[in-house]
Amino acid sequence: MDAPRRQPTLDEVAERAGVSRSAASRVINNAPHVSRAKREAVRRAVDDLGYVPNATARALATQQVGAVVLAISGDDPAMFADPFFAEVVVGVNSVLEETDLELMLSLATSTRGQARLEQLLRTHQADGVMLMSLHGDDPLAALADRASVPVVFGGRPLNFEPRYYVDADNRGGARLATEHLVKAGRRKIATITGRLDEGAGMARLQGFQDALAVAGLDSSLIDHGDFSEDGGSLAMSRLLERTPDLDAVFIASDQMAVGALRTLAQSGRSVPADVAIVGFNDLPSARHTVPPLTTINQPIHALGREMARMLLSLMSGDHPSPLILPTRLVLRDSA
Amino acid sequence: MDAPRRQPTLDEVAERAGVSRSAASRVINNAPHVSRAKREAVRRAVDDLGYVPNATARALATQQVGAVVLAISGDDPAMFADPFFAEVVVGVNSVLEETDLELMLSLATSTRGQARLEQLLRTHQADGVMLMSLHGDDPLAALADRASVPVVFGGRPLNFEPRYYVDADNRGGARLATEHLVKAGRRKIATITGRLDEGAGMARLQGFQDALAVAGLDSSLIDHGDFSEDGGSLAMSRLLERTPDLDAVFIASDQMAVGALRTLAQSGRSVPADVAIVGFNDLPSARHTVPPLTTINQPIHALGREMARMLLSLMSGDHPSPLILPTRLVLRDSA
DNA sequence: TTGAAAGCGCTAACAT
DNA sequence: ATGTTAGCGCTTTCAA
Repeated sequence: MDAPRRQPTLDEVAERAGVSRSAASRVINNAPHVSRAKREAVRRAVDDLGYVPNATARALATQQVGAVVLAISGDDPAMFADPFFAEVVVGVNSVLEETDLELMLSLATSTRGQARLEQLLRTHQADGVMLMSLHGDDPLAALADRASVPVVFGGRPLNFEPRYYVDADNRGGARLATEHLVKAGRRKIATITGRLDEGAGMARLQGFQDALAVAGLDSSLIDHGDFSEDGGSLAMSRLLERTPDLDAVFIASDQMAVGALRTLAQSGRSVPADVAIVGFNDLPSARHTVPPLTTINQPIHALGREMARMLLSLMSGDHPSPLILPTRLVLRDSA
Repeated sequence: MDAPRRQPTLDEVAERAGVSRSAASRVINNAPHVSRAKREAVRRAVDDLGYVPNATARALATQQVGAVVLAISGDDPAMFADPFFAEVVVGVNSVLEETDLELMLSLATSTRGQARLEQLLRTHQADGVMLMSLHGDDPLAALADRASVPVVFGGRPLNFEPRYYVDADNRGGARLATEHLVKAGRRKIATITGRLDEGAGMARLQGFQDALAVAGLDSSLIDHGDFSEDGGSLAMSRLLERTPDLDAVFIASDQMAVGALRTLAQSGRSVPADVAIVGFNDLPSARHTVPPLTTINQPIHALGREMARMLLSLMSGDHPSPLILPTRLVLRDSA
């Protein structure tokens, strides 16, 4: 917007340095077969002219875009506000930072967004894709899995096992949480689930049922939230109405647990004396609820990091194995 | 990864349709000067072949990348975990979605990240940049403001007035908050500031001082947080130690307010009876603290949206005016 | 309305 | 070690 002066081109650098364009190109990509003298001449010319390679031209010539995309599928743009994603992004960024790849973000939450993502998948606008939080049995899953660019899934969609994915051990974590409740002597254990059209939501419900089946306890005390705070609060009310004497709840996300805690307090019940609570995610805020929340830690940052690593590996021609990241129980005061 | 079949090129489409490449190109960009017959022939060929234009080639020819970047500067990658940014992203996305522009995310939080952002600014790897949360007097500010691609600032950095920015009325909001405290009859009013090396942090402190100066009250009860929950908690402790009889605190972010509320409860003080609290940001969680937090609402989604709009306007050759978005007091129970 | 041809700026295979 | 040459796939004058 200031000086409308064009960026210098490689040819200009070559001319200035008194060498051929290919020599200049070699120097810039530090390829071999260039004499010391020319090498330095080119370097000087680059500095003098302030030359920077044109990324687009390079991309066209090499057939490599130099960018990967993190796509969040879903039906609600606001979903991205979940702190979960922010941490995934930070994890992804931490490994991309070591490379020359840029990160594109695709919030495929509207019809238009979905269409753009599909197109992106087909047009090689990026060298690789990380795809998260597919809902229902989104046709995108199959499409992505056989796209012409490498795709890594974050979490497993329902009814579909992608070739390359990294997921947290949601089922194991839920089981851990529920077992803890059982061991503590609780007998009327309920659960508030997340969205059951998501792999994670369903897996956590299954883990809950696994544990109760083993313990020989009733596992039909179920209500549904949507991972949000208000959803948790509402679900807790319904549960309390149906089963006033429940003595524990496994809640599939910390946000919902915060809501449930609120409802429990309003109903005059004390936690954990009357009702024990275990959440899921171990968000920073879980530390500061009243009482502090016992929850399942899920390595979110690592999830992002490993997705990016797996994508890199795929892009370099390897065939990495799917990864399931461990979850663990974090004991605080609510159970 | 499945069929290694190349995407069809424009030439192939043209051949199939029995027209020249330029005719095909015109059809695809729905340019005029193509007969109805040819137009349809090309359309058919496109469908048959599943042709999709190669974005990179187009970018090279048009000198337009088709992507803009949202850059978050700073010294800590984890900073992005602030829910604030997620909402900005959603706002930005909402307007980009209507265009054909992709969004790149640049977390310029390490030295390496900063360097990459600078490079990106110079190499025209994107058609425009939105730059947020510059700390201190980051040299990036001046650099960006005269970069060869359009740049919109989100918030104003310290000591530097960018040409194009959108900001929230932080100073006005802080003043509103403090005035509310004054009107409520409070007389020993303290503040917990955010980072003072950020424009927003400083502006909120000034607003606080503005209000107290007008009211003729002491405005030296100041302690510093870093916008984080723990920072708020610590600052509150120090404040209480120094001035046990303070009767109100304006706190420059809701996260810090949550921490302060905790400290206040531990010290046996009741809110708002003993100490009135006003926060800033109006995060969703402010609704659910105990007591619910009176705070300053800042239109974060709109901030993102307007940044994107301004950038678009700039990219189309206009010279939009800077924008300051209004903030407003949200009354709940803490003051 | 149509098509030929000249780029956009870079890389890479090939010949020297 | 070095330079020549032919692309990468699209847009866009320009002349017909």
